[in-house]
Amino acid sequence: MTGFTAPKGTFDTLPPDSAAFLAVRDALTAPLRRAGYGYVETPVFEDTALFARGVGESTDVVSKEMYTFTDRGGRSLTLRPELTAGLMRAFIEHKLYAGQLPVKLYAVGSNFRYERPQAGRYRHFTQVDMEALGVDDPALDAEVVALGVEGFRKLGLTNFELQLTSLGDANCRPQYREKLQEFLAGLDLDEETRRRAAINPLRVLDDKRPEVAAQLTDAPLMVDHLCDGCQQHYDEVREHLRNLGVHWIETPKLVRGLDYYTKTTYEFVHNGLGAQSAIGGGGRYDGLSKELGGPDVSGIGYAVGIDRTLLALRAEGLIGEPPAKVRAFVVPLGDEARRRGMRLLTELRDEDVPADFAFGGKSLKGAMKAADRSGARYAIVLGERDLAEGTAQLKDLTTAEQRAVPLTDLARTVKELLS
RNA sequence: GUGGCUGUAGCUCAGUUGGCAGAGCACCGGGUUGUGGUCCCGGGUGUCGUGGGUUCAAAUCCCAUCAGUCACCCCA
Repeated sequence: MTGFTAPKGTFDTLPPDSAAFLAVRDALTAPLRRAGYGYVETPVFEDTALFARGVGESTDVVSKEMYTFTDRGGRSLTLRPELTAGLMRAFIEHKLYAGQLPVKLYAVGSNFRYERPQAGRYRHFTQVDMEALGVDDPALDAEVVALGVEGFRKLGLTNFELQLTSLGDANCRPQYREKLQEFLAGLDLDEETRRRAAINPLRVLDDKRPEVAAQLTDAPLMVDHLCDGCQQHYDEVREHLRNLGVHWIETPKLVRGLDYYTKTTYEFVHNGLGAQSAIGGGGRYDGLSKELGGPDVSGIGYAVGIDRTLLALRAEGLIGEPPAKVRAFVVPLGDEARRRGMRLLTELRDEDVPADFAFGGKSLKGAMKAADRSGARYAIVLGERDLAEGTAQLKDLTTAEQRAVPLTDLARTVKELLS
């Protein structure tokens, strides 16, 4: 077998299922457009160092999951493992911070991580990413979180929850981190976990293995060690969320795998997906802009997985039949009719009537079958007899009623019938 | 990266103690040359994931490998 297949951990999205993909993408971005977020397109690859510094050297994403390569000019480039770093790079490079703040941006696109594939986890996946940059205002945190919830709600999802916590900032996290490390040092952990505790102790809190989780019940929590500023910020965020009617679950052990998060941190978790249950997640990041050579401004945003959201919709039985591709279908009989029929096809499309044609020299029976399967409401049968009279047979495929219509009026007639 | 399970037609799957590759659905053609959905007739569309091994004989047993899947890890 020498045939090609999609690379490991990747998949194709084909019609008719791809219609649901587009619908999800549009539903998740519509709330952003209504809230004044502007679309950004950035390269699929960036300087490797951008991710190393932006996402964090200690993260799994950077240390073992990146698709990195050297181009012919000797540059080290990496296929983006997430969208935030590229968005921040563009924000800084084009000095968007010099204008009115916050700068509200969103992006949609492919991401790549070299991971072991699993349900809901792929090496190529698509995210919607949004960022509100340059302002540190709890009300903005609330807007961002609420927009994420709205996207899922508009799709009809109900079996998901918003998990929320605060990760503190440069004032309080270092002390807490030390306290946590002391606590972890007293536990019975395997070597791999010990190493994780040394590099990023917060990550250990998230461990799902029962023998580890059991030891963590009395672990010190970041939310109990917030400095006054972070505490006030978190209180205000929650007050705004209550005001907006957004429900959340306090999740003090929630940790994000990317290093840049501070203060408000959250995840959208769906309950019908198995292990890969996060359909979206994000938070505030105080130091990212500065870390990447920009001004010392804060930002907040989230990323939502389109593929996982699609799985969530499927889990809730919310994916219906895709709409018909065309509304009219032209069936020609004979060579002269084929030529006139092709022009008719163009006339229909010029009237904004999605239309298709019986290609492939099908028999009348086969052509009618094709018309039926296309989902079209109307079939237009065009034979020599009709042609001689300057008409075509317009057949309503739902009622089987058929009548002759002058060819010159046909496209307009179909358009009117459909409107 | 670690561990478990699974790979047979486009899809869902059956295939007995090793003995000529099957079903349903889908698809294609036809039912006297101008009408679809229902019905009838016909058609298998396949490197049994791949490569080795055992055997007179392998979809079936063994090894390797690739892929999928589930959990860990990680995360969207």
